[in-house]
Amino acid sequence: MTVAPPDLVDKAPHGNSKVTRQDWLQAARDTLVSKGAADVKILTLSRDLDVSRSSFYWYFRDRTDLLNALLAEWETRNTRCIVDHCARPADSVTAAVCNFFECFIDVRLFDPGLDFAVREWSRRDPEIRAKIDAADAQRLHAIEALFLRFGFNAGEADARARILYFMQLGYHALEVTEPLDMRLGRLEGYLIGFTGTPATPELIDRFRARAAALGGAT
Amino acid sequence: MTVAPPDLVDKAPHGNSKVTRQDWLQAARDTLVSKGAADVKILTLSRDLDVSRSSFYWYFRDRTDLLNALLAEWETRNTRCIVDHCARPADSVTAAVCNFFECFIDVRLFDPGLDFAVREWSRRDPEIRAKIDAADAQRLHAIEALFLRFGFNAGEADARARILYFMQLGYHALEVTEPLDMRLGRLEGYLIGFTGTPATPELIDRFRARAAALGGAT
DNA sequence: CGTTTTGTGGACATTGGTGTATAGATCTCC
DNA sequence: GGAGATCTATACACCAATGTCCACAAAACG
Repeated sequence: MTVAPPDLVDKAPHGNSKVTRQDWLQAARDTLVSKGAADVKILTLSRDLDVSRSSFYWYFRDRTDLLNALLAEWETRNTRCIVDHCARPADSVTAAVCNFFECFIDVRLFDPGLDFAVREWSRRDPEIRAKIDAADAQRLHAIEALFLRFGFNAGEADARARILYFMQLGYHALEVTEPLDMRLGRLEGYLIGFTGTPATPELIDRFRARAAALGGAT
Repeated sequence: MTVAPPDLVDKAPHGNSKVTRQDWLQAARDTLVSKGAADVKILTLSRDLDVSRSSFYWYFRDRTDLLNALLAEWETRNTRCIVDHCARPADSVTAAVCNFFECFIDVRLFDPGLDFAVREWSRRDPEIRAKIDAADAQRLHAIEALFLRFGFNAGEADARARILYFMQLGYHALEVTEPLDMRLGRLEGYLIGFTGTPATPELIDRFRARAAALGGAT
């Protein structure tokens, strides 16, 4: 999927325009993440954008149309990132798990806020629920394949995949706010816990360096 | 904390009463869990209870008063269960972790629906957020103590406590719907993953028996 | 039997949200 | 510089929800 499909890029603003379709989408996405789907309200967004409510109806058919657009963005983002990183070649299972972790230290890859916003939304909408279930199955399958590649038997690969994935989700469910250092400090312990084997100091250092390079982008 | 404090038990209905304070609370709790705090609406509840809206204002000062009552229920329930189960004596670390698991196979103990409903609520209310943070810290501390008791060093106990707790939360965040058999089938794999050591067959059997005795109460 | 206590019902004002219709502003292109 | 496409504002009808006021019902108690 293209990163920026041409028809979604803002056309040069025309006529009497103050805001673009992208502005509406961005504002909607922000409140979806911070306040939930139910709080994505045209009235509120129009106030945020300092524009009349009726402007909205130029760009979108109605509120549902907007929400569907947000959902499409989520669908073509978070899952792909996990699947890709799990499939990356690695020298050891600890290195492979580090690849998986990379999704979660770089917000440009996996967006936990968006993921949980959609997850919460799914609790009140069966259609969304079906999409979340499909995404979870796909992600778990990718992680399980990672463990299988490194010789774990089926039962253990299944259990470890679930521990790893559920633990990451649980971590974000709590919205823990700890500095990156502290989080990285637990890396060795986590790797032993997840894989059953200790990581080489080189691997640890390499991962920490990569994480640090991303700055506070956590 | 008493399970049913005397002053919260329904007094024999008096006067012109159709519903009790408990009826309002129960209905509110149900929608809190199924639809979130924002959807706990007096109008809707009154329709569910088939009673006039004004009845509500006899039992509660206003909507906030009702929500506070719900919060109090949560506060004196979920956390205590985890802390107690972690503190139980056990022969091995695997047995201790099984004790911890017991909270999560018996809905009468830990109520994940309520926990996540409050957690979601906390995303939009700083006061609630503070209470959730305190609860999480308390729970993590109890689990960490469990691992320390069985000789894990500080760093590993910390990491393993977090893996265990976050994983459980993640599991419930996904609202996985799998039959109890399947869930119990993963027990051995989970225990190896969480503790690094295999469990004895006796322990596994004992736990499965206890879980099965609870019927489908998952 | 009547009064008090304990609730319930209905009407009202207010707020915040949706969607529509209609008029007006501004850029582009001929 | 006018025509037409593109966008915005104002005004309207409608609905769901909150909270208040007041009248009224029914059991309990003297």
